[in-house]
Amino acid sequence: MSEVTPVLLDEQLCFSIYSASKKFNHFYQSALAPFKLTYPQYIALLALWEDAPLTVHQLGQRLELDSGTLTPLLKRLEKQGWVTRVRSRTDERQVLIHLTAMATAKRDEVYQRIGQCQTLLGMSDEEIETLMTDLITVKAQLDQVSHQRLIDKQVNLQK
Amino acid sequence: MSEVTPVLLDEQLCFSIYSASKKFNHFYQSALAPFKLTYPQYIALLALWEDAPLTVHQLGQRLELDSGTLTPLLKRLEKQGWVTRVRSRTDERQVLIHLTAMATAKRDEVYQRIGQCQTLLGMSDEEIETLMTDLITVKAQLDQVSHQRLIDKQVNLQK
DNA sequence: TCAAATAGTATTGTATACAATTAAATTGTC
DNA sequence: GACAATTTAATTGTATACAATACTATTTGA
Repeated sequence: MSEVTPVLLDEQLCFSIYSASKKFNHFYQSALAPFKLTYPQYIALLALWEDAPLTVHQLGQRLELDSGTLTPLLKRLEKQGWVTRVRSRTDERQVLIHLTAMATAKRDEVYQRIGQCQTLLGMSDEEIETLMTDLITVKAQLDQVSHQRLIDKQVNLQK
Repeated sequence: MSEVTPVLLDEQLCFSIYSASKKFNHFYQSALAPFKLTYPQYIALLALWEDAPLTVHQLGQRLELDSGTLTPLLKRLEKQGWVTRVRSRTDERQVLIHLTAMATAKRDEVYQRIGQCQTLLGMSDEEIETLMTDLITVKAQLDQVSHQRLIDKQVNLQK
């Protein structure tokens, strides 16, 4: 007999993560309001502060976002003075994203702000690390299953 | 001296969650492709399968989404035959979201499909429960801090 | 009772996301 | 060197998200 197990919203890990993600988003959006940065704009800057310049493609790999998302996002960051977009001279296909002097100058101010807000969360380094480790495991599983999908024909995810 | 701690993308809990959320989204979107359901549409149906009819407001509380998101989403679900939107006769302000016969008929098929995909993830109930508990803690912290923000003037999050 | 406040939904505007397509530049192969 | 295949961005179209506003129906208070 194929008894079907009910799927309850509150028992779904995906929903917990989805909901936590949105809350984090708002949290940082508020925290970064003085800089008029959205959360995705902020993580783009984080990646660039670590290692600029980057091509759109490289940034996309780092943030797991494609050009359809990044191109308009970077245009907005450019308009607000954080980055410049220059076509590479050695390979005209790529666009290099450079940080402006303003972005470099404001880096520590943003770092500090984020540091303050993280303190407010009151989570220990161990707690954070444990949670992140678990999330990495989940992500690895999701990647593996998505990859499997391309090979396995029995439980084919894609229509 | 105010030494500023660098903020590294890969050490950010928010980014782990953000990235995991997107991956889950794709995972379910693929899994539900036979039903042509997006992830947010799917969780709306989950809530309704548990307890329909619901007003837009009630559904919004359940999913933590507002009418700006739900109204168009529900119109799409209506267009595809999953729900009906009927203005309440007792209170003309509210719109009741009912499940169609098709939605009721397809419920178990969707439940089953989701069950299969969760099995693919290969996570134990304990693992899932632990992770969800931790996420609930984080969300509670975020809520508390956001609420604090409205009172505390010293580290004011909002500009 | 009726003006003011409140509640519920819809609309508008801005900003992601991402699939699919297009366009341009580069590379590999003969 | 020609040219097909590949790489990289940009564009287009659809679907969230959400703040802010508008609009209507209901409730409340003087």
